[in-house]
Amino acid sequence: MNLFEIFRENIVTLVNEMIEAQELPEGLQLGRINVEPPRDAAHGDLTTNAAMVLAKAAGQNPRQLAAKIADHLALLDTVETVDIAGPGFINFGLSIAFWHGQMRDVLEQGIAFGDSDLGRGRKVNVEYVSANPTGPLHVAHARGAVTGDALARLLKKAGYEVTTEYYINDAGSQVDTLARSAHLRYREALGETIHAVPDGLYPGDYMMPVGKALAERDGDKWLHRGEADWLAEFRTFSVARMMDLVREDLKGLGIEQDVFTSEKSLVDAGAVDDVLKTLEDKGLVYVGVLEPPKGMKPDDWEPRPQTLFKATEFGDDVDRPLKKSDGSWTYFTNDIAYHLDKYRRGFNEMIDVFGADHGGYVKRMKAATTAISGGDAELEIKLCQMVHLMKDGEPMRMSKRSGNFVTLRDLIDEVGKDVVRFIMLTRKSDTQMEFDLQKVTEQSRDNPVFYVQYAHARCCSVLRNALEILSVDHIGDLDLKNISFAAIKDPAELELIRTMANWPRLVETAAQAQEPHRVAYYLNELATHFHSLWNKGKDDARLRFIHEDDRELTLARLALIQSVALVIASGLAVFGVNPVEELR
RNA sequence: GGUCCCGUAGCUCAACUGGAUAGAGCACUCGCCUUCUAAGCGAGAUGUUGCAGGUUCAAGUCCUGCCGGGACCGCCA
Repeated sequence: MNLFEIFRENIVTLVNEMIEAQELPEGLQLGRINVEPPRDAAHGDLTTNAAMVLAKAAGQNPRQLAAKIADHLALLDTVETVDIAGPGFINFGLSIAFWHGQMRDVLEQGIAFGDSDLGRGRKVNVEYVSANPTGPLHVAHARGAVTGDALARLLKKAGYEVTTEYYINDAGSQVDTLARSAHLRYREALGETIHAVPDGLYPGDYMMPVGKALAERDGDKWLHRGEADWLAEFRTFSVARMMDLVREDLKGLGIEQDVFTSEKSLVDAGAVDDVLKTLEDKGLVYVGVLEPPKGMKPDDWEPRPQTLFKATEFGDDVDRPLKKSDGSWTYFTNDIAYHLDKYRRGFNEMIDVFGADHGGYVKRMKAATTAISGGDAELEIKLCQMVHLMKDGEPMRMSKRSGNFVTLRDLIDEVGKDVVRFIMLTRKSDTQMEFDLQKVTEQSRDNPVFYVQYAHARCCSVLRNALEILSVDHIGDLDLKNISFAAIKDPAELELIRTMANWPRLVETAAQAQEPHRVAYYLNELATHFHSLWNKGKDDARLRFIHEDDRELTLARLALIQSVALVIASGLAVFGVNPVEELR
């Protein structure tokens, strides 16, 4: 439980006591009471809206009620100051001893500081990337990959039992195209000259090793046979190779998902028949004719009876087709089967991370999930907007035609994994963002990755110097968590501790909102407070961390530094970014 | 035409799910290096939160309608 929750409970308790003492009427809605950090630090350490949300039902003026609550609040040991402000905010300040206790918590818990039981171990499935297995990952996949992965880590930290998952779309027509592309390269490997890759096949060089491997394994066995003979074999082989590429690319980003589910395996196992029966039993499948989309006139539109899912019963705008005109199932149908599979594996909460181009798919998928689970499962879909790659302020074209920077691997090679991860998480995922390749590798205030990493490196630098001066080999030997922190009392130091103490709450609010980008802003703020304190040591030598003539002060300061480094590392861990100990 | 996302300082973006005087960074001006990493710090200016209504003690946040940008719109995935 974070410290704001603790004080919220304290206030609820004392309001209940006031009700018992008949200072307040019964039947008040105490759930609306909250305790937050005030927007302006000058307002104190904590603030509560209790008086304002209770005033109306209590039949009292908010400020007068605030004064009464404040009187009770002031009796708590940890509360030093209480003020009433504005329309009835109760602002209060906590004792230095309390903040020292927070710092001790950081040192005791280490990277685990901020772990929460908010999720109470509930199972959540986070599915992300799920790119077609037809080639290496493209830069366009980066944001979804990083967002999904950070979201999963964030939810884990917040106490959910998270499974990360990749859905392999290996049952559609595009994997047949992949197989044909492989066959072309297979012929090439056997000596045939390929002048140009025909339209409709995948032209990338990455298909050449696939063809070569098939030639080496099977010789000319498939060379003069019809497509029907080799298609399935080539498809299976190529998909496996492509997934190897994908996994390698993901690993380059520090991502290793727990489960890879094959669409084809699901289909082969009868999952689609199964889901169709489930929907039919609920009376949600019928054959009907859809209206053409309004305002648009598709050239080849003709009214046609289709097998439809009653998506409109669950909030979608139109009913959605389950069967193609050739009798095979649509992607949507298979995807419903997949979500039913996830549900049956025990996931009542699922999160899908999609690209913005799948926005039109959200309603139907949520509708379907509600339908198959009888409302028991909840699906959240996070849409990731486009990232505009820039260089020197100029937009970069990412199309395959222009030939530059198409793969995720290229991007990682250019700026590094940690930079890609951090920068992708500095913006809310459903807003478009710019990614300037120049800026993100600069070592300046303008580059948040550097700025945060530098704060951590500075902490490590101080600790290294201190160990030398104190003639100690290992930081653990100093037993920092059991020393006195009495020397930590400068306002800038306490501000730093307050910021650290806010981390557990931030984890919870970010997890609830499913918005990992908030961690980036938090880390930036923490780094700012640290850099600021560092520089105060220039104006005021007493604020420097190491004092050779004062061991007790030095140790207390080292404890502060160490806890800052730990909280930064704890935050970076949510992003899957390694904290660096040195910048060179 | 419909659905979804977005619209906040000159620029890039926050705003803890309805709270106080809407905040950071960049850019601009001015200070700070015999110092634990100046790769940094401090000070200063900037707003009709796209527009118009509504809901209430309180709206950037919720509701309605417009305006502007983006994504998508039966048998691709």
